[in-house]
Amino acid sequence: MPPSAVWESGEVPEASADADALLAGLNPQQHEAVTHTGSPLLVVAGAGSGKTKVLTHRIAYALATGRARADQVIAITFTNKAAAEMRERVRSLVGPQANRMWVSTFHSACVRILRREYRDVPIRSTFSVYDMQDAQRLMALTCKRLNLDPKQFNPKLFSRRVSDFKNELITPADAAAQARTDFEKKIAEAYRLYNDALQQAHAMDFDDLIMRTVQLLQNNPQVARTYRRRFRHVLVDEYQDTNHAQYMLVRALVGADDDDAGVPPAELTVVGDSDQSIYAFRGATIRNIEEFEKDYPDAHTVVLEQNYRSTQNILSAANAVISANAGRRAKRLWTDSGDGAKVIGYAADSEHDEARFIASEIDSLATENVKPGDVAIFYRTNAQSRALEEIFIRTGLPYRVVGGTRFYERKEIKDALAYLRAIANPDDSVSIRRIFNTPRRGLGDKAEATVAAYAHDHDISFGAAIAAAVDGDIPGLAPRTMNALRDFHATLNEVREFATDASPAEILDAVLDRSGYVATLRASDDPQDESRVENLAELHAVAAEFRETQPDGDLGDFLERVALVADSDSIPDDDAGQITLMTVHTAKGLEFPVVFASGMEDGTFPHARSIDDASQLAEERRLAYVALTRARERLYLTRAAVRSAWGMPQQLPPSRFLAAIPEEVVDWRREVAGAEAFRSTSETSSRLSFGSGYRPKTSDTRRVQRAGAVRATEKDEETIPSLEAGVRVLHDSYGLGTVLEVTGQGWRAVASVDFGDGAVKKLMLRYAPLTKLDV
DNA sequence: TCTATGTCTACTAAT
DNA sequence: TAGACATAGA
Repeated sequence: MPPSAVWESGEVPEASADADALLAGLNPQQHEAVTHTGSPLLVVAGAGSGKTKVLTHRIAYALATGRARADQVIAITFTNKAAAEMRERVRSLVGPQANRMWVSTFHSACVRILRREYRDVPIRSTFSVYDMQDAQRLMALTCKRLNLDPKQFNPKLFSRRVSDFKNELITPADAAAQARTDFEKKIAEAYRLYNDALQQAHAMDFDDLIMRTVQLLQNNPQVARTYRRRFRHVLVDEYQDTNHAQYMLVRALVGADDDDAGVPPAELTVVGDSDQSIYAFRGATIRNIEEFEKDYPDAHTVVLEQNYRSTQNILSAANAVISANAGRRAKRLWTDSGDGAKVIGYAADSEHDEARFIASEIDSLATENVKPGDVAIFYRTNAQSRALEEIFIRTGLPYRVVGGTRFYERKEIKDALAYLRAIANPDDSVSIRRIFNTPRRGLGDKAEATVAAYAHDHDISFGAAIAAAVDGDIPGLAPRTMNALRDFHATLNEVREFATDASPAEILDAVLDRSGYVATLRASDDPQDESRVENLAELHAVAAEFRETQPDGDLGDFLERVALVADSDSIPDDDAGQITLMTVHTAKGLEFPVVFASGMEDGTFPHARSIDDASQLAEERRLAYVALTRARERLYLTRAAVRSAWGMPQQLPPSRFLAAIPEEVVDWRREVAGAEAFRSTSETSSRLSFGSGYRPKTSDTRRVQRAGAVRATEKDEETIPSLEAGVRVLHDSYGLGTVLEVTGQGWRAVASVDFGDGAVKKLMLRYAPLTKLDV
């Protein structure tokens, strides 16, 4: 807030008084970034260098100096959380006028534009947004229609390839034209049909949101001009994570490729750090930030290297890890806040041992006034959270997992949202087919296939085909099926009518009630269904809260909101008092006083699937860099010598990233795991310590993994009864029987047993409640 | 058509 | 290990 003194002069225009205050406390580079005007600006912002401060102050400064009006500003981020934080911080600088800016994610900005310009897209304004699961479901249906063998042509792979196409702005026609192999041709064909199906359902997948906005702006000059006139200041956060489609979207918004003299290019600011680019797998390309000066020839670049977050020891470790990446723009973080504590290392025997160490360490940190809310634990893959959760439950430490099985991916939530989408968009085939027989209403595979075939033959949506069926236009449906269809159809229509003047929460109640969804769950004796009801109550709370924050928000707005929420959006604010567990990807952009980077093994981090490829390995290294630079005061690096995946224990060598860190910044509590020390008496002992030049090679990793793969369930074998043909047995529910045949041995043994009345059962002896009768 | 049971396969990362 | 899918029997 500006000091009150500046108001007293009376002479000074209000704006410039504010402006000066905004520059106070900035370092020279930050000052330069905030005050630069005219040409496109690239801010290369190292981790913790005050990036958000620069962005928010730059916006506020432009407003304060009268160079911009709030409604001329669009600031784009990748997560809603980042957007919310930015809006909040700008608001604290400039007051309520901040509400007139667009501060949002790429995806929600696009939805907003598409819903507004739906006539030119063209699409229904209440179009549905499909998440990855929905998209894969639709692709699976498409592949089925093409009669593709799912083993040879994997729908998931197809879905991924289509996503890649869209991120590159490649249309189905382009894809068909450039297809060489049969496989590529099949993909191109599936892509075309998949897109047709989306269009018919009035739906878009995540990638469409960007691609179709770009197409909208490119193909409709008058629409493009509207937005260019409006957005005179375009700011993009995390620019290193943009893919080609997003890059083109920014260009289109700025007007960089437009000769239209009526609207000069907008003022563009991008902020990013190529060392933190970790989304190549979804099409992001570092090229965009590295070539910014070529893309925008008169661009100005500012580099922020002073770090205000971490201690020097932490930065030294992070710098050492990232410096192994070839061809990066030289950049070295530094701080003037002192060395701080050393990085602490620990080599555990297993993932359970690792979890134990982490828990006990957090426990003892409490004596130094470190609270659980100050601590975060990172891992490479979601599955790693389990061992940690187990120990926290056992020790009673409060924790919270961010991501993983996400709220909006739960079955019951997806079902409920499918109902809502079916209400809002009667042509949404994926959603309607999802709930067609949920809860069970006697509409099985056959009914679905008949309706779907009719829809296909008449080129109408699945929803329209249901209406046709109810009108008696589809022959060959049993009376019982017709009744079920009529009821289903009536349910949707009734709720649709109700929905015209009801809030999202009320509509949700109505549809869950009228469809019998909640009643079915309540009647179930599956204990899981109890928590499902609770989750639906939670969804209701979300809908009710939505109405509070957005009194005019209709069902479409609500669906838009929930379609685009991200994992990171649910991160608790500051001191929720819980330990935070999440993947490194989710951790980007956050910071914590104490950080545990766990699973530092070759094969886990870097991930086994990235180890053989130089560019993927480089991305893993950037990911490690992100992990390390989240820590403010204390950083722990832990690894497990043995880790189980799919119930199979594997031995894993230390991560190569550990070897890169200078010895003098690490304090090893335990450098060699117990099992390794034992092993090293019979093998070369120096191999397992790092700092001694050991770098695990891929072939080593593989061999060790194979050797460590041992089945873990053999103790059951002794309790399996030994049977042979002719033996009499007693089964808990089938009663008395005679063994006809036994196949397989021990653990895999299966017996065919005749229980009389011609009832021959095949029973897994491992599980069957079977007693051998003597005599 | 539904349900239970057994079998198969998958764990990168996520807007 | 677990969830997704196939199959058989009711």
